[in-house]
Amino acid sequence: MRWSKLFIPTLKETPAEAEVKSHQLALKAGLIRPLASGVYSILPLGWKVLKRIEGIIREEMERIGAQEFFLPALSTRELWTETGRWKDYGEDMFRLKDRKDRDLCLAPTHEEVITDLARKEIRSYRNLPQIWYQIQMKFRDEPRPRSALLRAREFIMKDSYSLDRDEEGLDRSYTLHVEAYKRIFTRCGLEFFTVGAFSGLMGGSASEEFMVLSPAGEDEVVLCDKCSYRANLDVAVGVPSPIGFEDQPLQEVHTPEMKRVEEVAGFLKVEPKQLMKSLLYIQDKTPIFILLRGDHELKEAKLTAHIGGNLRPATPEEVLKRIGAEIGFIGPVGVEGIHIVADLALKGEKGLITGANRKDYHVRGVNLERDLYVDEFQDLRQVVEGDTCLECEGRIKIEKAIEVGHTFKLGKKFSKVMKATYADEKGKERLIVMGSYGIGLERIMFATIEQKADGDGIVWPLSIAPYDLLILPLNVNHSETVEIGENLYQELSSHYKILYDDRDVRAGEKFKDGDLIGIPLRITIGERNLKDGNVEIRVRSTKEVFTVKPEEVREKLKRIVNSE
RNA sequence: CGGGGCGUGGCGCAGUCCGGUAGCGCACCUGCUUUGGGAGCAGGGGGUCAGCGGUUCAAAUCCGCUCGCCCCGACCA
Repeated sequence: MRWSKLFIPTLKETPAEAEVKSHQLALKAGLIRPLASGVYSILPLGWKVLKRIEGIIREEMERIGAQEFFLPALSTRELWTETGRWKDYGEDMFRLKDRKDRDLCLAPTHEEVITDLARKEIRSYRNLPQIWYQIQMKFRDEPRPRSALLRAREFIMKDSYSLDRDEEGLDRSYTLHVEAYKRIFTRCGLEFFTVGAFSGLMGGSASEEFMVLSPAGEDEVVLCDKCSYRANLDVAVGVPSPIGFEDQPLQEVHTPEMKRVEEVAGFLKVEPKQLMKSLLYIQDKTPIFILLRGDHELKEAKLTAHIGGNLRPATPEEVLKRIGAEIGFIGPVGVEGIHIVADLALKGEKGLITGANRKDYHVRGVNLERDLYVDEFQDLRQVVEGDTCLECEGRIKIEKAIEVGHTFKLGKKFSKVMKATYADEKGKERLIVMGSYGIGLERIMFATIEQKADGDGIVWPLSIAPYDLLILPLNVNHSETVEIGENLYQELSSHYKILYDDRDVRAGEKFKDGDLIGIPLRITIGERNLKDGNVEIRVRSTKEVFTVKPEEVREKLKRIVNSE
């Protein structure tokens, strides 16, 4: 295509609204434009990239036998009420009414729709297994959209659903997906890894996230610097730095107005890790006492995983009412009738300091075994940088990452509540066992920008670039330049997607724009090289330059592409 | 939902504290010169200063309300 005929609105200056690199470059390179918070128009160049990503995903899905559907974006209240998610999804769901005042939503995901199809159409074990997928828009009224397409309110997702007879079948479908996903992200040119994850609202057993390291990411992942241990911070485990204080008798100490761990530690001239944090949580009106080391933080996702949902911190009033002391001075010693859950790091520890359940007093010398009864020890703490790896001797690091894909074993969660069954060989009715697998297309695009871009702009890998080759005649008023440019354009167009920059603008502008939009290969035709009968080939990613005769271009390009 | 920042030609910003009728750079249009990394000179067009209300002789500027956008947190298949 000729650049002069295309709509590629590049920007010279960075819009103030964009902070992260991918967001800035997507705007500057003319890939997207904002319409509202979390809502973007995708312009032709951006759409070409997404379609190429989509093509790779489609090929890999078809390869594992998946079948593509086109499913409704509008969904009825009844369907979502069946699984309880009409309520559970809360404000994240876009809701609307039709002219008959019937409640509808814009689907944020499609488990319900798929399960409904399955229960209506799947009768026998002979119909299984199935893998059904779609590549469509999803709608979520995110509380906080950010970084343009990294977290938008409408976005394109490839989601697939596996339907199997039993857990073994699910294992097979799940493995097929994990392998397909690895091929997809590899073909897209991303450096990625998988981590164990939290299943959240989806329920189910196994869950893995496909992550791309990036400071723009919203997820935090834990990595061991020696072995291959990797996990989402929500579920990560590590070995904390050891403590081991001397056993002492219990003793109250006056700590006027000292509430926070740092305040108490500073006042008593001890390290924060000698303190024991006492938190009161409420689960469905029942209080639960949580104990952690003073230098550790509670990971609520872990607490939820161990003792169930509907958790919240108690209000100051509730604390006073249940414990009889103010926040900051509460402790487990002498407390009765409340379930106490302590973090594993506290097991067997002694000589600790915690609240005395009396205003302005703490107790020191607390011995977990001697002075209180802990109902259960669980891993509740958030892993911190510097912990020792559980698998080896390595040190734990925490990095930001973009989640580009997620796989879940749903099991029978949806088939059970929606009664999606099949008849087995003996005619017995059984529940379909399901899995759910998502990929965010815009996130692949943005993660690629984050991971590959340099100071001059975007660097697309050949597999997803909007064009493979940029032909750049520097001076379109120079007849020999134009002649050679047009010839190359003709000659190479059967092998490459070509962007031909026929604009009558200055050379500098063409170079800057070309680098910005990140076309992998460039042929520059300028009078300087033409004097010796040469043109120039440049590789965007490495900035390597090759000076060749026009008739050698084809062969040289082939060699460059093959070596990539 | 809590905290912070911002809203002035298409883009980036100054002007706001201390009220006096809107300016700079880029982009755009015309002409001439220029042509290998976002050119030079000359001329020109374009702004209800987010919106509504108030104070004042006078409001981009002061006061009140509303809306929008971004960032941090909470939250999130």
